[in-house]
Amino acid sequence: MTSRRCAHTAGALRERHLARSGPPPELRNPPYTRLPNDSPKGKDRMEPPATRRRITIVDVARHAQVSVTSVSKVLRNAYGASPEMQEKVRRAIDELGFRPHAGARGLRGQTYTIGVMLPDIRNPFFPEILDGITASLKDTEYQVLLGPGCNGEKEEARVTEAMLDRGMDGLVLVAPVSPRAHLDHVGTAVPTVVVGRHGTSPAYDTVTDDDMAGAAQVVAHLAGLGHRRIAHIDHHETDPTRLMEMPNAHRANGYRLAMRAHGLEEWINVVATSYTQQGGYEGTRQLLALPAADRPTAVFAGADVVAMGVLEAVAEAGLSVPDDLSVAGYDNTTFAAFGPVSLTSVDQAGREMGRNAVRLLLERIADRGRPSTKVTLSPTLVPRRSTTRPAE
Amino acid sequence: MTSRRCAHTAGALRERHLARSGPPPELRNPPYTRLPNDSPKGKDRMEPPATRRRITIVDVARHAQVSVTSVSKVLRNAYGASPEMQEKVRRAIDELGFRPHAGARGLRGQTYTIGVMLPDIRNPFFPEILDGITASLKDTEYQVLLGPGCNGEKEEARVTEAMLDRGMDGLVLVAPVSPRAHLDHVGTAVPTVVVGRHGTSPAYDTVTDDDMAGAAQVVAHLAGLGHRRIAHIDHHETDPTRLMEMPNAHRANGYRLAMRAHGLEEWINVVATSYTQQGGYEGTRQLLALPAADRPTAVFAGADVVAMGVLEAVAEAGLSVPDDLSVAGYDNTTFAAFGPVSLTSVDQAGREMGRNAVRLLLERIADRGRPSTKVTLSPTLVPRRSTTRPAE
DNA sequence: GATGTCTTGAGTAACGTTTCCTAAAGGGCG
DNA sequence: CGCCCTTTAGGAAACGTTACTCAAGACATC
Repeated sequence: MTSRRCAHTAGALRERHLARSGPPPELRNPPYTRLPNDSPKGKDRMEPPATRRRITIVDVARHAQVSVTSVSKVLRNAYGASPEMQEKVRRAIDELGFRPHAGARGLRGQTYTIGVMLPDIRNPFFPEILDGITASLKDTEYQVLLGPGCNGEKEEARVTEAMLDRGMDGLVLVAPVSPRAHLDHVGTAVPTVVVGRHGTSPAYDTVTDDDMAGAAQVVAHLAGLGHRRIAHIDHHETDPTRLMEMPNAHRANGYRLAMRAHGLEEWINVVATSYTQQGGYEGTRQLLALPAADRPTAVFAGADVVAMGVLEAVAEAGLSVPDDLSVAGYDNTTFAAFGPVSLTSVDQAGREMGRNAVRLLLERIADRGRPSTKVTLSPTLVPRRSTTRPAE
Repeated sequence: MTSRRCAHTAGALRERHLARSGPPPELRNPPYTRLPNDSPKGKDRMEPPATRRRITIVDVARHAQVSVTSVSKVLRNAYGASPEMQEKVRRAIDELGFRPHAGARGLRGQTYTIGVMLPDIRNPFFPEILDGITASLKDTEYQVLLGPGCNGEKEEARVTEAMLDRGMDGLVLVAPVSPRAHLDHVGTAVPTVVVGRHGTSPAYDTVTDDDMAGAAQVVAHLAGLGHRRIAHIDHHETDPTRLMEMPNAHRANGYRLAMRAHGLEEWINVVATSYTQQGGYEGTRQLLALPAADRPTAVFAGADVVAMGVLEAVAEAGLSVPDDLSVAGYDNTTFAAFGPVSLTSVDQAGREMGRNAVRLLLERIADRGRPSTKVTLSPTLVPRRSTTRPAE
């Protein structure tokens, strides 16, 4: 809110500078001057370059001897340009090296920009989704731009607002934590697809994984191996909306339902920490501190990053995986596939999610009035060496 | 090149549609209609929302009963607005929920957008740099937007050009592989900082790590432990410019020099594969295939991702780290810090690199004429359990 | 042969903001 | 008290592109 006001001071300084007619800029920083060494290691300085004016659509029109309108039509592949016209204009574009200015285009039409918000770049699952998105957009005029990692509501709001301000044509929000009202606000302002969050809205389209089914597969796998005391590490959540919509809640529910379905309700044990390595570590410490009769023989971590923490805690306790404890994760990240780790996990088909998100987004950009849609994908269990029969 | 021409067809369709006056859009997709189920799992549809006009600076001016110019001045903290004026305008901005349109601003002044290009989102080192960048920009009006992962020259060119087209105020390019000419082109068009690539240019500023020093620290560490047969896994490179400028080349050189300095030149052994997990895996297979007398007792992988491949190959060969082979990486990623892995690595202080990049960028945005600068940071060795004395 | 319709091209007014310029107040100084 | 300078406010012209509107010619229809 307040940051909106405090514009960068460069502009103010320049204007004041002109008004007071102080020393011209070129005298303040003479070229080839070496400044005192204020960097940790060292500095080298070189002469500055010169910049030149950008080619515009007017230049192209003049060079091709046609009207500006015609150039614009060719640029947009719009109706009403004869083949000869197209040829002439394209030659002029190539000869001048013209590239349309996205900001100016956005003022009237589209910016040909798709904004993607990822909650955490460090989680190796999200690049999969991103790959699906970029691959689907590769042959279009659209360009993908990412928001920087956002951990909280405030950061998310800043990033989404910034994308709206920049006139993006469509947004893909991956696992957003913002309240529904904010998502609706965004979806109303611009075509939006929310990925990895359950719950639907008329304002945006949704792509999710069937998290309940994924959790059920993990429990079935572990129960099939003979485990009974199967614990689950969940992300702690109190907000009622997020409790309904966030994937972790669905995984925990799927775990509970599947445990009952396998007649293991008495062994249901959910530790709520957080979907981080630290959360997995702490959750496991709690589980290992239980009396032997209650201690789980298998842990289903809600995410692979959580499983990393589990493995760390297990190693620290002098135990080994899977002999002393079977461990399963969720997301099938490269970490899970890493040989020495070999973590049983659930593959969410991130690429497929990204592809679907783009498809829905382009559909909605083409027809903003169409009813909103939810696509649900099925996950697949990937068994690896971190799960085996229980010791007893 | 050709993709520049083939605009998305939506505009063309709409224009043709109007010209031919076919059925209006609302009849093509009647609301509440359920389409056939063509998604992998299932679909739900809901009614669409309505969108409303964006608040503009004109609305603010009218509401505050002042001129548009005055509002603009307040927005930019520019000279010539009295305190009362500022107060009036800010109240109007808050009451209306006005946010300036970045694209329109970019047409005359700045877009308040900084573009960051990361070569590979999956490499856990780059988020560190990004954190440094975003942290430094948190209290400014600037917003960071990332290009999606680019693996090659072509992708890089597409992303950088897209950022130029969008009128970004500054660019941070992390470890770009583009030829120098392209970097100069970009740097001439917009303030630019290149991170993690040696070699300087008058057109842009540079922030690098002292890779030679980092490699020397690794060799010194291993030699100090008693190792003599220390091998290095490098990224294969033939392009002469990149051979001079890319960090991997500097690390390899640092390795060679340090080996000589420790009187170990006869054991210099550089395997050139690639800076990927696969590259580390293949390189290690080659090294392990050597006759016992030549086989290294320690491997210095040029990056932590490479070390991941090394560990995988070692485990697959039935050997163990560090008893049979000491392994060191580079970048000090979270993977290296992960307890069960505990990889000796070199910390590049990514946050510090990001911070310096932003500082240089803002300096240059404020004064485009200032001479270009290079900042070099010193890396730190982080010894962990993956390196120990050699067996013999 | 007159009247539409379709096609192609061009002129012009937006879009939302900043920058340049000018005008009107205030205030110190001779 | 008149003059100049400083401060404050506003009008108008950019910025680069697209959407709307219109005109002229080709061609088919009655």
